[in-house]
Amino acid sequence: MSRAVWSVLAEQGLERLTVRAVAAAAGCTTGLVMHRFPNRQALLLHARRLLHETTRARVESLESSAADPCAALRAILRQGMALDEQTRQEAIVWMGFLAAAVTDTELIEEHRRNNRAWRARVERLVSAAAPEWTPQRVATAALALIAMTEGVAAYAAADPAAFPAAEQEAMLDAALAAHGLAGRS
Amino acid sequence: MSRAVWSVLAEQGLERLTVRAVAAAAGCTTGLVMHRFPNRQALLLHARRLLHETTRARVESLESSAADPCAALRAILRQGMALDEQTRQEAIVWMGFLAAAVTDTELIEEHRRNNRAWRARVERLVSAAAPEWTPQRVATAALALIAMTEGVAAYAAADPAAFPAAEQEAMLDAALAAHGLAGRS
DNA sequence: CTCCCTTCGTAACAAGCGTTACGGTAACAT
DNA sequence: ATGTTACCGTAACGCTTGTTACGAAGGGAG
Repeated sequence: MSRAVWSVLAEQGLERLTVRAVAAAAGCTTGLVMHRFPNRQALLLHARRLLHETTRARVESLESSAADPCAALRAILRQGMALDEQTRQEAIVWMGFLAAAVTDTELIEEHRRNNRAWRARVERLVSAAAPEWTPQRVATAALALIAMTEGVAAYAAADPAAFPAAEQEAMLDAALAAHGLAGRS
Repeated sequence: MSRAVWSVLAEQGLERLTVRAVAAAAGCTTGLVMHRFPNRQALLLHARRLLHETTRARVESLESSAADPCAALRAILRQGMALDEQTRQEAIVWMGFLAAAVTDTELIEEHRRNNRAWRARVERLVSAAAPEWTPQRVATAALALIAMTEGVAAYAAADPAAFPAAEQEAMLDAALAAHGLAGRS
C-alpha cells in the first residue's frame, strides 16, 4: 500500500499523485485507501516516513559494516547519490516530497527533522574520521558533503545520461580527498 | 504577467499554480491568460525560460565584473545558493519546476539544456582559474561545486533557520580552498 | 460612419479531484 | 443461529481544474 504511493510518485510525478492513482497502483479502490488513512495528507505523511525509514535502515547497515569512519562516511554518502535506477527513483520521490512540502506544514516539519538527523549523522562520522578538527570545521565539511551528494542526486535524477554513476563517484572521491577525509585510518 | 506566474509558484507552490491563481495574481481574468498562452504547458514553459533568463543575466553580470577567474567562479557559485529571501524563493521555484518536469517532456528538455549550459560555464571558469589541470580534473571539480551549491540551495530553501547564509558562504569558501580554487591569481 | 480586427472579460462545459455515506460480506463471539 | 464488528467496494456529492465559446470594448482604415 505504501509502496503504491512510492511507485506512483516515482513514475507519474507529483501532480498525478491522487487517491485514485494510489488505489489503482495498489490494486484496490479508493474505499480501502480512505479507510486506512483519514485523508490525503496522512497518506502522504505516511509515505514520507516510509521513505525515510527505508533509507535510514540502509544507512545504518552500511555504517555498521564499514571498516573505519572514513569508509563509513564514503559509503553513506554514496548511497545518497543517484547511481542506479533505484536510487534515481528515490531521488525523484525525494524531490517530489520536497516540492510538496512547500505548502504542507506537516511534511516540511518531517523534512526538517529528517534532514537535521542526517546532517548530525554525517557530522558525527566526520568528527570520528578527523578527531582533531574543531566543531566548526567538522560542520562546514559535513555540510559541503551532504549538499554535494544531495545536489548531484538532483542533477542525475533529471539527466542520467549527463551524470553517469562513474562521474558521481569520482566527484565524491575527489571531494573527500580535497577535504582531507579519504583514507585516514 | 510572467512575474505573476513566478510569485504564485514561489508563494503557493506548484500544486496551487493554476490558471485562475495566475490570473488573480496578475489582476486579470482567465481569459487574458488563455489568450496569451495556448495552454497551461506553454505557460509553465514560458515561466521556466523566464527564470533561466533572469539567473543567466545575473550570472553574466557577475562574471564580467569580476577581477579574475577565481573571483568570478566564487561569485557565480554564490548566487546559486539560497542566501536571502529572493534567492531562496528562486530555489523553491527551481525545485518546483524540477518536480514538475518528471512528467513533462518539454520541461525536462529545457531543464537539461539549461543545466548543461550551467555546467559548461562553471567548467570554463574552473579551467581558466587552473589552466594546468587536465579536463577530467576540471570536470570533476566543477561537478562537485555545482552539485554542492545546488544541494545547499535545496536544504536552505526548505529550512532557512538551520542553514543560514553565513554557513553557506563558509561552506563555499572551504570547498573552493579544499579544491585549490581560492585566491590563485 | 462603418467595418474589421485585436483584446479581454464572462460564462459555461466536461473532467477529475478529495471526501463521505451507505451497503454488503466475512469473521468472530456468544 | 444470531448479533456485532471490522473491512472494503460502490456510488455519489461538492468543488476545482483546464479549456472553450461567445460577446463587448476600442481603435485604426476606408
